[in-house]
Amino acid sequence: MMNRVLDLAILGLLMERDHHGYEIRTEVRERLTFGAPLSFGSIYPALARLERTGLVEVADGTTSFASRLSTGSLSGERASLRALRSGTPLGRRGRKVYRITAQGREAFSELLADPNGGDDSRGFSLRIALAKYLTPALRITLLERRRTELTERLEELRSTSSRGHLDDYARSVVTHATRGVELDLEWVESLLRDEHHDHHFADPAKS
Amino acid sequence: MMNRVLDLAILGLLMERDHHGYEIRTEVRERLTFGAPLSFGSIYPALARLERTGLVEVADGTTSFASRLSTGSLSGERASLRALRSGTPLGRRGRKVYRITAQGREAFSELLADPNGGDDSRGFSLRIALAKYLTPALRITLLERRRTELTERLEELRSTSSRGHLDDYARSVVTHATRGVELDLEWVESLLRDEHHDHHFADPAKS
DNA sequence: GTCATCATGTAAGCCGTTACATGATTGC
DNA sequence: GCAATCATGTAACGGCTTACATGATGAC
Repeated sequence: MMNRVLDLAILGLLMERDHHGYEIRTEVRERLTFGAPLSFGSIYPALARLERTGLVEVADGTTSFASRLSTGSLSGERASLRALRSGTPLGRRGRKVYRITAQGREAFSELLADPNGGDDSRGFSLRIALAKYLTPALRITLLERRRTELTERLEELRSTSSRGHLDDYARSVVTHATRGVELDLEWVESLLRDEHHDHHFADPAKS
Repeated sequence: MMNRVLDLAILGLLMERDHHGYEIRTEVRERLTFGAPLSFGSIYPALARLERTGLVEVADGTTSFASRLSTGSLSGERASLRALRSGTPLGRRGRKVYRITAQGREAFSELLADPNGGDDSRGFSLRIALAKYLTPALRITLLERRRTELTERLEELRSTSSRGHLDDYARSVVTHATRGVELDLEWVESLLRDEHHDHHFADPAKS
């Protein structure tokens, strides 16, 4: 019920600082590297749901200086500055700035460490993007699970490829998919090396 | 309305030869290189829908589920089973083998060439896996559209990466995503080179 | 004063999943 | 005869998209 990728992404962003809904769309794509841009039709209902269940709350106007200043767009920043100078409590009327609650932090940790969550590419990427909130042990568990899955997929792709009943185009797709999985696997293994390295040596050397 | 990836995949498989539902699950994953294995809960309803709309039909030589239900006695069914097994090479009773219709072929061509279809990675891969059914001109259109999209995504990822407000893990995700898109782009460009090469120097008629 | 952008929300619906329910075939 | 696999289907629901509806603000 709570294994939604989107909830995890939103809570993850709110762990760092307060955000309003509109901003979350960009941030999820940029900072959390979601493949496709999220639509508002999924963000606002998600925020409403998270608020109903007490995982986030609407922040007071005064606390949102930082979030208003880092909107990202030049005009938006100027607007915030002007609003601040003129003494308006909320620069842009209508903005609803959300803040994560204590309950939300707890839910976030559970969601992030959820053993049924990092299976697919999207859930895994998201969890790595938020991996600074995981303990080293949980990071390693997550990485090893992903490694196993990728290894199996690679095996599957290779056996398909060697069966030879494919035309040139279909074969090209399989070959490319194989390279993609190999790349993913190398990434996971390099992350695992980093974890073990950090664990054993205080000062990680740069390669 | 008809931009379903699954319909395209099923029709694409049936273009080559008849299949039954259970078989399609494996084939879609293996030959068409779907990332995740399809569930039966999506295949059977899809086949039923395609049959209702006349794009596929149940091939001769197999007893349909409905007709089996209307048969009277159990022993009678067993008898007919034995007859089927001795008479036909594919004696497995209960299999429903589907065949694409003329209407289905037409719908397949439209779906495959649909200019709103090859945007995402999955739809694009699928279309390339089926690219032998496309004309060279449509192949090039598809490839160029995908190239444009990947180029834009790459630009986006690079600008995110250079903005520098990311921790090590989040940065690693962006870097890896960038490599992935670069790999995709190289693939698309190599496919485009092949198309142009075939066009200028080779016999375009292929199986 | 009007247009682009910022900002929030609702409604309908698509596409697919998981879980459930049933039965046939093959191999031991 | 029993288990594993092959094979087909339904029900309920999940998570997301598109399209719609509304309005503020800033730039020109």
